Amino acid sequence: MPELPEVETIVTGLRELVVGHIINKVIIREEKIIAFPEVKEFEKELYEKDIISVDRRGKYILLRIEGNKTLVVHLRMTGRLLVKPQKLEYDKHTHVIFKLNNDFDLRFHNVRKFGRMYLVDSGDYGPAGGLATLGPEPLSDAFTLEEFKKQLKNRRTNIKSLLLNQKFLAGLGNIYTDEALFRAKISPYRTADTLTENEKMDLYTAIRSVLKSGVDSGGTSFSDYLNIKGEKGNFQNKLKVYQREGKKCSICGHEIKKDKVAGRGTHYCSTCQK
DNA sequence: GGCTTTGTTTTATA
DNA sequence: GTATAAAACAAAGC
Repeated sequence: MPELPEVETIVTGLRELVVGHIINKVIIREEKIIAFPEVKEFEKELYEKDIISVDRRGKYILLRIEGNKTLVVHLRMTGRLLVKPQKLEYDKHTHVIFKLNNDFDLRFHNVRKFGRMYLVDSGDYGPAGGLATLGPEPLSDAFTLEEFKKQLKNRRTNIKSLLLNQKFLAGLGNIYTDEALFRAKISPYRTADTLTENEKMDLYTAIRSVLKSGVDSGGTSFSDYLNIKGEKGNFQNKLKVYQREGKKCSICGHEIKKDKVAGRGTHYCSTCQK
């Protein structure tokens, strides 16, 4: 699933391939993808506009468009952004096409149609889903161990659901949450208030390092994820617990378990993670 | 055709 | 208002 490292990889690709180009035309084949504003206005506002730069916030992609607009894209589970030659025909899961002034398209491909796009005034993120209420960026300088500890104060919910909560911390999804907890040797069943000082530090370090490794590997291509050029990432080969149910733990050799925690498939080693 | 998948929102409750 | 947990929702693949 596109989580922070996958989205970061896509943003890097967008900077290389679409920044500096003009959107000649927008083709919308599935209107429900456009969440804001109305489809007609969305098309009109983007017509013949320059793509100035691209940023990431959590799992949101922010394309800065000429005229102080930001095109916000959220891929949810199976969304892809792909750059394809205009002459290549659309497949049935290509729902939105931005025709650029260089014989290429930026195409939004989404098997399950859960992804959404929003075109807002830059800085006015209220209409763009949860973008306005995201927690800290885990890889930013502002996100320090002290800050993380402060956030954990007075939280009593289980650590798995807290890490998945985008208002608590932006960018972790099911894959990197399970991987971070494994690296920190913390059980997903633990509640936030039971973590020791050392465990908080280990978790902080694990979150940052697993996300950095994910970015360095170009993301995890377990099922649908591809980068903007249609290539797979490599982090699926480095996973320690996610989708490794029944396989041996790389540290202790015991079987990796899978339970439902916080309503999500949760992979862990019950020997290593306490 | 029911089950599974996950990211996010909604709802209910304390 | 806030924290939490559970349920709902999106839709397609198998």
